[in-house]
Amino acid sequence: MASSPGDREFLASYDPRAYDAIAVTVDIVALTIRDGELHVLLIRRGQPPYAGRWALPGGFVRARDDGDLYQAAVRELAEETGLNAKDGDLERGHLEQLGTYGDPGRDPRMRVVSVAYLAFAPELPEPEAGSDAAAAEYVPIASLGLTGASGQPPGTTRRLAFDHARILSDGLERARGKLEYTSLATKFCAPEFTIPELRAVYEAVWGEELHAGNFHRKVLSVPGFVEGTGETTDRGERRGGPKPRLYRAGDARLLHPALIRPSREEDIR
Amino acid sequence: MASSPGDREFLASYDPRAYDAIAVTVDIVALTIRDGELHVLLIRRGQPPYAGRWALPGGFVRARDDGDLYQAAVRELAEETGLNAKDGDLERGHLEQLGTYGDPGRDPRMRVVSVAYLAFAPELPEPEAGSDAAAAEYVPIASLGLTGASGQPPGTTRRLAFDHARILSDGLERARGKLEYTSLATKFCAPEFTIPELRAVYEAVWGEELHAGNFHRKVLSVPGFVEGTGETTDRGERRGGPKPRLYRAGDARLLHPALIRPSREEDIR
DNA sequence: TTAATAGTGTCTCTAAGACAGTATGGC
DNA sequence: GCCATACTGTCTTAGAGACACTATTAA
Repeated sequence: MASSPGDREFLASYDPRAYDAIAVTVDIVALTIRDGELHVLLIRRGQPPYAGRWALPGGFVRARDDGDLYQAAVRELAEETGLNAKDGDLERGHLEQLGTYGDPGRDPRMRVVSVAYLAFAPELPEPEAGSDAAAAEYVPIASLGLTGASGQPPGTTRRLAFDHARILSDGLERARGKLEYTSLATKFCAPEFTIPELRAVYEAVWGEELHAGNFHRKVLSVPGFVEGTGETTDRGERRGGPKPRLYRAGDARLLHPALIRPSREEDIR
Repeated sequence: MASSPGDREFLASYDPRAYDAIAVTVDIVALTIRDGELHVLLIRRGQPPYAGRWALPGGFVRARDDGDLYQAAVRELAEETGLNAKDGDLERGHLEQLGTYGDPGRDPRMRVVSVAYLAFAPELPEPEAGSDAAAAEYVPIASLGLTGASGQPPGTTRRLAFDHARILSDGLERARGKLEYTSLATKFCAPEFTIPELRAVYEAVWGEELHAGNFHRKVLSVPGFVEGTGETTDRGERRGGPKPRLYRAGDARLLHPALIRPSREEDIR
């Protein structure tokens, strides 16, 4: 890989080894729902810079790594969440590239370009501390006091390291949009789920209550979104009413028609 | 920037200078419409690898560059198209991050991570050859024989260098989707345009004919999409009919309701 | 005069949302 | 008993698409 034809011209015009290098990292915005609330996986940094602050899990990409960026993200996610990957693909959950962040100065040590990935994970056991022995936790989004979310009053807010607050914001906005026109909400659920459970996912991600009856009918009317199992369940903290029916994810990846969230302030501009 | 606190621990755990480096590039998918057809800006490579092949314009990001990745893309685009930037923002047209491509082996020389940007440009004069003296041209998308597009028969197809065919495909799909729910189609137009001209943009990007009457009414019914100037024009190669009215882009960035393209095969799955 | 085009009117059908109503369970 | 909840029915309204129609211009 280091001596193919054209190397001489290439290295004459640019050789990063001769200048200063750019580091490439992969960072993960891993979202899940616990107790009806949207959570994100964060680690507490043990080392400066930003020692003691919360940050997105991530790690450096090494030039000689076998895999591509997606696989680097899969590996990182698996390490922190126990979410298994088979043949480089997630068995449950969802992982997609979110965006790349490369502002100079975003890492005080050197120029770092970070490729962020967005993950949707079903409810999982507590994360284990990663190899760097830092604490890893699912943290409620509402406790982070991001702009647009109404959570803690400012001041009690946990500030994230680096530009991770912005990356997380972008991830949230992406997630909210994706629930509208894809079937990815089911990735937050167990393999079998009820319509009210699915509605709880939408309510947690969108941060607003939905009309139970209309939601129910709408989900069933979208072809391929869910398929019934014929079973019912009485699990969950139910406060009355009949046993809800169980469904599995259908084969549709895109929803048509889409489920549009009620409040889109962007409309009015 | 090279000796902040924490450097010692950081460099002990990872120093890209001590290993082999990753190069970061910015590549641009610059789309425009000429003669009613969608074109992409390509350069012809003068040097190996892929000498003589067409490729997306792009360039290396240097660690000590002042700007962020967006500004690197703006600079690259300005160099090749003459599209001016003021205060780091484009005066006309549109530029957004598309995605990042980092498969090992995508560049035979070394590990290169490429941040791709997607640009929508109004009709511009012929591009000048870049500083590397390679030819730069707007090439019709249809002549590239991409999967999904029905253009040239295979065999006469121009194959792009590196993984640029995939990047271009992703850019096209993004562009097609963006026209549905944003007002970005106006970025392909002159500052004043007619509804039929706007329709030609949609038809060129989506690759299908639209119903003129319904399109007209729909565009006017979306609040903030376009605003009338009160003028009419007789420019363009008209083949009959009254002089169309002139419009400017309105202040809406998102279209509500959206313009959905007729054929979305993804629906049926 | 013919043909193509800009722009509008109208009809049908789908779907979203508001609301009510029924059945089933927890307490 | 009460009440929350799972669903289902119905009404109104917005909007998409098909089609028809008029007015205006090029050739």
